[in-house]
Amino acid sequence: MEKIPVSSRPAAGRVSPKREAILDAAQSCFLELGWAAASMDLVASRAGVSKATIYAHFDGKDALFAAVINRRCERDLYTAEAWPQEGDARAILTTVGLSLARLLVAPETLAMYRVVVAEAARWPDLARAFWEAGPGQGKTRLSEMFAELDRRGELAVPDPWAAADQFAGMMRAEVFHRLLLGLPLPEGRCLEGTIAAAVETVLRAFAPR
Amino acid sequence: MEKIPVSSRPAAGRVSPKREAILDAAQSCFLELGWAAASMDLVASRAGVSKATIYAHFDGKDALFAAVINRRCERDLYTAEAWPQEGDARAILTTVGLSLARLLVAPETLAMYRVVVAEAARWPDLARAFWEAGPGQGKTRLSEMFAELDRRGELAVPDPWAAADQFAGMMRAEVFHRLLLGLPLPEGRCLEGTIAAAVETVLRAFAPR
DNA sequence: GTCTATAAAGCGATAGAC
DNA sequence: GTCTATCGCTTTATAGAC
Repeated sequence: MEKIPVSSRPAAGRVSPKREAILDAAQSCFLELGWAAASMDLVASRAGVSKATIYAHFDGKDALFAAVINRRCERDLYTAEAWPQEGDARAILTTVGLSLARLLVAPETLAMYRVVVAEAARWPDLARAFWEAGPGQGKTRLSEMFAELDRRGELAVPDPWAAADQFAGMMRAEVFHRLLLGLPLPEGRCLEGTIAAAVETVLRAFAPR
Repeated sequence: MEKIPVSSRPAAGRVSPKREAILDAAQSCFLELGWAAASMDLVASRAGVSKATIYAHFDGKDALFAAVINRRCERDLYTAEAWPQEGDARAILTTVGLSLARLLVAPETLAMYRVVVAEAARWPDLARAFWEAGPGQGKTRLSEMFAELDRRGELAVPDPWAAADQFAGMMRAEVFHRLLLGLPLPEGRCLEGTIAAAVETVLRAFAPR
């Protein structure tokens, strides 16, 4: 994964308490308000430092934002646990699906998705880093899972990559979509129901003959 | 559908050339740059009018943006043609899927999606209007299609709404996702292939026994 | 490195003439 | 309704003392 260019004004890889405080504050501001509405004054205020200190650590607002997203990508945001090796296909798919779906609809994940999507057009590097750290890794993992289920003979999956793509797509259907837009869920629809239905569809579509 | 509150400074429903020019310019600015980065000066410049004229027609930047989204929602953005009644399930699903998918990945659609998602958190009414004019209508139409295919005995779809959701989700998988983030498509993956694969999966999953 | 104080520029919105 | 000119505010970013 290619790194986003990130400021390195003081000691490049060094740990600095103020620097971390600035990054924490910036993250909360950016995720909550979006890039444009988050001002450096607010970041300074929340970090408990002066604005000049921020500029001593980062080249500017752009670099600060990139550093925030970069740090988040390097962390455990999308490093969900390995998928369980035990149980039949239905159990495995349900466990993995629920775990992934819950991550996707977590408020912080949704907020980050909104911000990255909003700035993606004029910030290709950022979008790519996000993809490779998040959705890309998730897709790879899902694809390995389908390949394994095929190997075991529990499913017949000629193209694990396509199956993973479809399963991921079904998980991110209306429930995720509505939550991303901040809309209430329609009566009787919930995350668990969506996942359960997606699992049954996959089991029928890829049932070995 | 509940309307977004929209400015009505001059004659409310009246047609005005300058007003239309302003809306066109505003749309290009907002979709291209996002809400925050699009300035009223730029809108005025692109519309060929003065800034004061904009404020004579709209209450402010918020109202102008709402009017843009509102107009777009009322138009033909998501009013895709009715799904074809002829042919077997595979043909119908392919036709509908391709037509819907092409609409989803159109640059203008992607740009609008980015902007609405970005502002959704602090603009619930806008997000709801967008949903009901776009994804909501599409989902309803897809669901009617699945119900009809079930009635004909071509598919066995106990829950047309869930099937529509899943089909829509599969269409909006990686290809849409990457284009939304402005990323290039991976080698060998294209819209047509994704739709074809989704159709086959649906046919297998909902095959009548 | 960190602060206070300030510069320089861009923004949304308005006044007033026509 | 439409224009020119401008107000008043917020913003990013920096100077200079410590």
